[in-house]
Amino acid sequence: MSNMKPLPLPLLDPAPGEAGAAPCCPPLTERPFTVEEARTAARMFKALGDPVRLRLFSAVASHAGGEACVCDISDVGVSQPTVSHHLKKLREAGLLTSERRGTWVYYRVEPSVLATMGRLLAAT
Amino acid sequence: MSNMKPLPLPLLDPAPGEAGAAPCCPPLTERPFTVEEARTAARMFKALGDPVRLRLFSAVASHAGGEACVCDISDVGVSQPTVSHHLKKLREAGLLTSERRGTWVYYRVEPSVLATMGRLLAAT
DNA sequence: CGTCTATGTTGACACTCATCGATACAAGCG
DNA sequence: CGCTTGTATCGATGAGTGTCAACATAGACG
Repeated sequence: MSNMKPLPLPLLDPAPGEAGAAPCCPPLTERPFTVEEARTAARMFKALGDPVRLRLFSAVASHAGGEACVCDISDVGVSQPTVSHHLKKLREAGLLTSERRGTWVYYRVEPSVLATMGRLLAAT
Repeated sequence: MSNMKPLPLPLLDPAPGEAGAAPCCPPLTERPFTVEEARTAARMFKALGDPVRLRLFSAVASHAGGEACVCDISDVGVSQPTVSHHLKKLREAGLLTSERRGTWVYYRVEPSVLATMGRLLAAT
């Protein structure tokens, strides 16, 4: 409602409430996680813990050019508001970033994410 | 030594309702996940999507000998029933297995899990 | 047998979440 | 300026989840 910002992209900035993928945490097998580590890592796992979000993330991650328009990946069997909702969750978890270009919005995988999560599951 | 376990352990077998970690799914970046792949993989991510469960899993995974007694890992800031509840979730997701030996119950990481999940996040 | 310890289960509660329709916002085009 | 399309937000709702206290179960030991 009182969205009086003169700034161009009020809905797409990664600004407030979005987590950002910190280079968090040693491998899960290295030592017991601390409360803080667990909270950070669980946020990422949780974001991928929904089938629809996992399909959306996979669709973006595997898309040619490293990015995908929402229109390219919306066919996951749920309504458009629900797709938008899940993409927002993935953004808030720091897994995806978005950018509006003209009419369309493009999503890409936050670069550090795959390495960070891969490291969590690395065997010692 | 009547500890020969002639009876099946109704609470500890991975029998019904427990998922089992299938060698599921290509890397997330390879191609968009199918509905079935997403359902299977999301079940595992979801199990790790809670801070308490992540600490329990990490405690088991990092414990000397590859297994941990519940009594070794119960100090995660929640009540004993809650610990038991979360361990059950991790079992049902196929991430942990349990075995009673005498008074104590020991948990270990399902061997294939780390490799399977690591593969999901492998970069191409 | 009885009792103690370790762990799992039940039932209840508050809370979160996935989903949708309706609506708002953004950009291009006539 | 309206019209159209793409995407985000709002509000409601039903399903799911984390948590605990109380209770149940299993083994060890006397």
